[in-house]
This record gives sequence, C-alpha cells and structure tokens, in this order.
Amino acid sequence: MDQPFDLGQRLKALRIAHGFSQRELAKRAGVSNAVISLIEQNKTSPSVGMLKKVLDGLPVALAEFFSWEAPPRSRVFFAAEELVEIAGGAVSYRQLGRDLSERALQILHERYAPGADTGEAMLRHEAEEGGVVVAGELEVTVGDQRRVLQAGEAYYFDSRLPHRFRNVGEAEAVVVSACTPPSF
Amino acid sequence: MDQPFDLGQRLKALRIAHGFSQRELAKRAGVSNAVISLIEQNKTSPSVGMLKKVLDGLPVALAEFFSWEAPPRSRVFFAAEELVEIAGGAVSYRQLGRDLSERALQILHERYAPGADTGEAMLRHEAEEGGVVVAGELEVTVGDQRRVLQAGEAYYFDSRLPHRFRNVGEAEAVVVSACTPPSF
DNA sequence: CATTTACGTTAAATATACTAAGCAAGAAAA
DNA sequence: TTTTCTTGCTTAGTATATTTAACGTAAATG
Repeated sequence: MDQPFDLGQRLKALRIAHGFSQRELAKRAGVSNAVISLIEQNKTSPSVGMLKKVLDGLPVALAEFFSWEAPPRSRVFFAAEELVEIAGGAVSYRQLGRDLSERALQILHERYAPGADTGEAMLRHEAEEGGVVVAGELEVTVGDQRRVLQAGEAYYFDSRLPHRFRNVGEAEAVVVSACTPPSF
Repeated sequence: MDQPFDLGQRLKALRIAHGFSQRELAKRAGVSNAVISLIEQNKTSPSVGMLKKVLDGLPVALAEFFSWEAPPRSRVFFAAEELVEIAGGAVSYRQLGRDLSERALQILHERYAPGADTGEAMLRHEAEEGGVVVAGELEVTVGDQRRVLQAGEAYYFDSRLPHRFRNVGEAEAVVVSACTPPSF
C-alpha cells in the first residue's frame, strides 16, 4: 500500500491554521458544514470537486494540499565524490544523491567535453528545468529557439519542449542545473 | 473563479503518456474500466480515494497530478546581466527571471564575499532546496548539522529546517542553488 | 440564574459515484 | 471474407457521498 494520506487531519490542520471554524469554512466554501466534519473524521472520501470547493474557501490550491510534508531529511551534505555519475563519457552528469524518490528536486553538476552533444533526438520529459552556465560555452536548443550561452548566463524552460545541449566551445563546459520533479 | 482544472483531459494525457489503454489502467489500478472512461469525459467527479487508486496504477502521485502544466513558456535564455539582483551587499543573490509566479523552480546564482553571512536568525520556508558550490568554500548549517563545503561539493535539505550560510574562506564563494517551490 | 450563540457531531433523505455487464466500431488473425 | 480481440462508451443497479435538519455541549450574554 501507500502512505494512508490522512486527508482529514490535513484539512483540519489547514483549517485551524487559517483560523476558521467548520461552519465558517463551510459558508465560505459554499458547502454544508456536515461535510467538513465528516471529511475531517475521514468518514467520507470527498470527490475532488467537493475538496476543491472546500479548499477554495481557505484558499489553498489542490496541488498545495497534496504537497505532502516529508519526514525530516537525513542526508544534507554531499562530498564532490558523492555526486554520482549517471552518464559518463563526453557528457558527464553528476547527480546530487542516489535516490530521488523522496526528492522534489533533481540537481546535476554537468560537464560537457568540447563537441559533446546530447544528440539529435531531442529530449522531452514532464517537468521544468533550468540552469546556470558556470564555465565554457554551451549551445542550448529549446523548441525552435537556439542560443549559445556563456559562463554566467542561464536558461529555464518547460521540459516537455524538445531540447538539446551541445558544447560548441574549445574548452570544457560546466553547468549546474535543476529539474522538478526529478524526471531525467 | 478558477482554472476549471480539466481533470479528464489531464488523466487522459497521463494515461496516454504511459502507454496504457483505459482497460489496462483500470486493471492495474483495481477499478472498473467504466470509471476511467467517465472520468476522462468529465462525466463524473471522482472521489479522492478513487482518483488516488487510479493514479497509483500509472503510477503518479496526487501532488504530481495537480501540479499544473503551464502554457509553453516564452522566456528561455537569460544573459548574465539579466539575472536580477535580489539582495546585494556582502551576499549577492542573482535570480533567474523576475516573475516566479508561473515557475516551479527558483534558481539562484549566489556570491558570498569573504565573511558574508545570512545571519544568526536562521531561515525557514516551505520548500526543498539544494545547490552546488562552484568556487570558494561555504559553511552550511542545517538544523543541528554543520559543514564547510568546498568547490564541487553540494547540499540538499528541507527548507523548513532552520538553515544558514556563511563564507568562512578568504576568497569569494560562489553557489548555484535551486529551490522548489519558489519561496525565498 | 436563564437565554442566546457558536461549536462539532449525527440521522435520515436525496443526489451521485462506482460496478458489472453489454454495445458498436476498428484492428489483427485465420 | 469470418472470427476474435481490443478499443472506448453506455446503461441499470448498488454503494456511497452530500444535504438538510436536528442534537448535545460549552461559552458568552442578558
């Protein structure tokens, strides 16, 4: 199974945090007060429509509601050697941490040898990503846009757009990038 | 009102992306196939319990499901000068883009003058963040953990833990960091 | 003290979601 | 072609969510 996701407790905590009584919230949300009580006791599994109406009364977005709080993380620091190599070769992707399952963020230290290329077949994934070029120069292609970025320049885009990276300089290109959710 | 949140379209897109038919997904999720059809046509408003079961079949987390897709982004590249300074002084935070409202990710190019410090009063916010030290050395304190990171080393933590950055070296310290959701 | 107001909960009635079975259209196999 | 499988959709019956209205308690008000 899964984390039970104590929806009732979550809603109650949010409601209290916003300083509403069940009836106040119900009125603001335009629903009956009973439903708040029942949901908070997990005596009913509300429809998403209902939940949305209730959360609009706070107001809290669905995404925010489900953005679950994780237990305090243990691993905080990473030695240079601990950035695990996930590609190797002309293009090096060194990832911060091995297990991304509980991470909201994937951070990479990328190195492109001169001429290195992520390939003609452009990449796509469901995420957003961005990065800063730290050294060298890197050609970035996103959709129909293309540009050569120098050290200090940066990019940001929706990863669903086809994209490609290429080191067009004579020296190694170094980038620190981030991606959410981890999907590469 | 709000974005109508076309739940049906969203589910259908995810299902297709994962290469499942309605019946396949239904079987994996342990629900009847009709419900997939009905949900995708927005002919029913599923309970969160039901939606969770369905998404578990993909698998996709609720939070991920509601993490809304934005329209194709316009701005992709940023010149070094376009990283807007949001702090200034001994500590420099240069942020990628001015408007974070439609971003899932906040990316900063940070510079700490020798001795620079984010302060005794430790920072807290609802997010996760991580970064890679690009140059210099930086002391990072998270909760009760403390460490001096050299260039090439990295950190990652839950931003709700109190945290603090301090340049204990003689040279400037440079970090590229990312934070989701944008909250600093 | 009695009265009012607000609180969360519960019961019965109603509305709606979910299941199981069957339908028609298209693709693949014989 | 016919047969068979898969696709997505629809309907009737059952399970469950939601509403309305009432209940019991506690704190404020007269």
